[in-house]
Amino acid sequence: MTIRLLLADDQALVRGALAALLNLESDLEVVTEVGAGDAVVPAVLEHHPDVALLDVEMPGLDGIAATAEVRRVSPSTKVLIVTTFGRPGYLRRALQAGAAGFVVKDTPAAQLADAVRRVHAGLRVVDPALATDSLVAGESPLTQRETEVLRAARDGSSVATIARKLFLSEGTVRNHLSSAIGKTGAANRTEAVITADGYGWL
Amino acid sequence: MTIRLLLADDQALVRGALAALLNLESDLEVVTEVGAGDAVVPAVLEHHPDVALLDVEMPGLDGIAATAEVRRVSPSTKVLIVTTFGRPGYLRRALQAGAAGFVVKDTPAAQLADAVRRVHAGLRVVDPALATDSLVAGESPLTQRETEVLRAARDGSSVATIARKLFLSEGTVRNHLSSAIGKTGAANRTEAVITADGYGWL
DNA sequence: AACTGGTCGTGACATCTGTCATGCCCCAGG
DNA sequence: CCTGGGGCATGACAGATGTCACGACCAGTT
Repeated sequence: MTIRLLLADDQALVRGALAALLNLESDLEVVTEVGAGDAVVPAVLEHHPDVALLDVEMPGLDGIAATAEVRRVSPSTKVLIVTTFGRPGYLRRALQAGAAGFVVKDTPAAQLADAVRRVHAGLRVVDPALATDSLVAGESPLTQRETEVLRAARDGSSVATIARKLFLSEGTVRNHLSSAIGKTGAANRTEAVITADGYGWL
Repeated sequence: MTIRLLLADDQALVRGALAALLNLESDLEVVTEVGAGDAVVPAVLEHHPDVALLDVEMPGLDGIAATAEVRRVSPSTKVLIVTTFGRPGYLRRALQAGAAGFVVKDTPAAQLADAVRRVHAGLRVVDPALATDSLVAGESPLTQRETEVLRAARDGSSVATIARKLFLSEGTVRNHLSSAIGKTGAANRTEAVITADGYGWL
C-alpha cells in the first residue's frame, strides 16, 4: 500500500525536486503538487492524500493557516511542515494548528521519507534541536495591538503612517511601539521588529 | 557522454532533492554535493565537474564569490547559479563573476536539466524576466562607504553603534546615511536598507 | 464592589535622526 | 595646475522617536 502525498511549496524547482526525491521511494507517491497556500485545500478535497507536505512561506495562505484548513476539511490527512526557517515560533504555531510533524530543509534528504512514514503511522515528528529552542522562546508576550503595530512597522513606516493605517492616534502608536520594544528587549523599533520576527511572533 | 555536476546548496533537503531530480536524466550525473561555499573549490579540484550548480545564499563563501573562485581555479568548469531570490543585483554580479547561467528556484523543474545542458554547450542561460529588471535596476549607485554604513544599519543599530563599529564620527555616519537614503529614494534608514537589500546592493 | 489587564488617548520631555552648509584632505582626469 | 568627487568632520536645526505620567473606558476576575 503506497502512501499518497500532496506537496506544497512556492518554488517550482524545489517542489519538483522534492517530488523526484520522494517518488524514488517505492512506498511513496506524490499525487498532487501546488505552488500556493490557497490551492492546498482544493487539492486535498480532490485527491485525498494521506500526508500533506507544506512549506511555511507561501503566497496566498501561509503553511500554518493552510494546516488548520486541511485539518478542518480532512481530518484523516496528516500534515508535515517542511520549511526553510527554524523559527521557534513557527513550530509552536504549526503544532497548535494541528501539524503532525515539523522538519527544516537542512535535515538530510534521506530522513524526509522516514519522516513521512512516521507521520503517516500516526507518530509526531519534530526536529529535536528546534524543539528545545521552542520551549525556551515560548509564546509571544506581545498583545494583539502591539503585534499589529510592529507588523505595520516592518517596512520602515513612520509613526504617522502606521497611525493612519491602523486608525489610531500617533501617541497611541508610540505607546504600543514603546511597549513592544520593552518586551522584546530591543533598543528601538527596527531591532524589535527583527527579534520579534525571528521568534515568529509576527 | 554524461555531464558531470557539482551541486552546492546549504539546505541538505533541497540539495538531495535536486540531486535526485538531476540524476533522473540519463545524460546528467551529480558527482559531488557540498553544503557550504568554502567547500566548493576543493570539491571542484577533486572531481573536475563539467558544470557547477551554486546557490547564492550559503555559509562561508557566498555563491557569487564562489563563482569567481571556480572560474579562477578551473576555467573549463561552467557555473550555473540557482537561487531563491531574483534580486536584479545578484544577476549582474553573478555574470560579472563569470557565471554562465542564472536560474531562480521558481522556474519549472523540467527546465533545470535543459539549463544545465545549454550551459554545458557553452550557451548563456538567463531568466528572461529577471534580465530586463536587471537592466532597469543597474549597478549600485552607492559608494563604498555608504554601502558599509547601510550594511551596518541592517540590524537596527543606532548611529552611535555604527560609528563605533566603523571607526567614524557620528556626524559622518549621519551624512553617509542621509546620502544613501537620498539615492535609494527612501524616507528613512530602514526603508533604505530594505530597498538597497532588495536590489542586491548590500 | 474592587481589582486587573488591555486599549486608547494626551501632554511633556529628552534623545535620536535626517538635512544642510561649510571646510579639509586626497586622488584621478582634463 | 585646476577641478570634481569621494571621504571625513563639525555645528546647527527641525522633525521624528522613545519614554513617562496620567486619565478614561471596558472586559474579565476575584
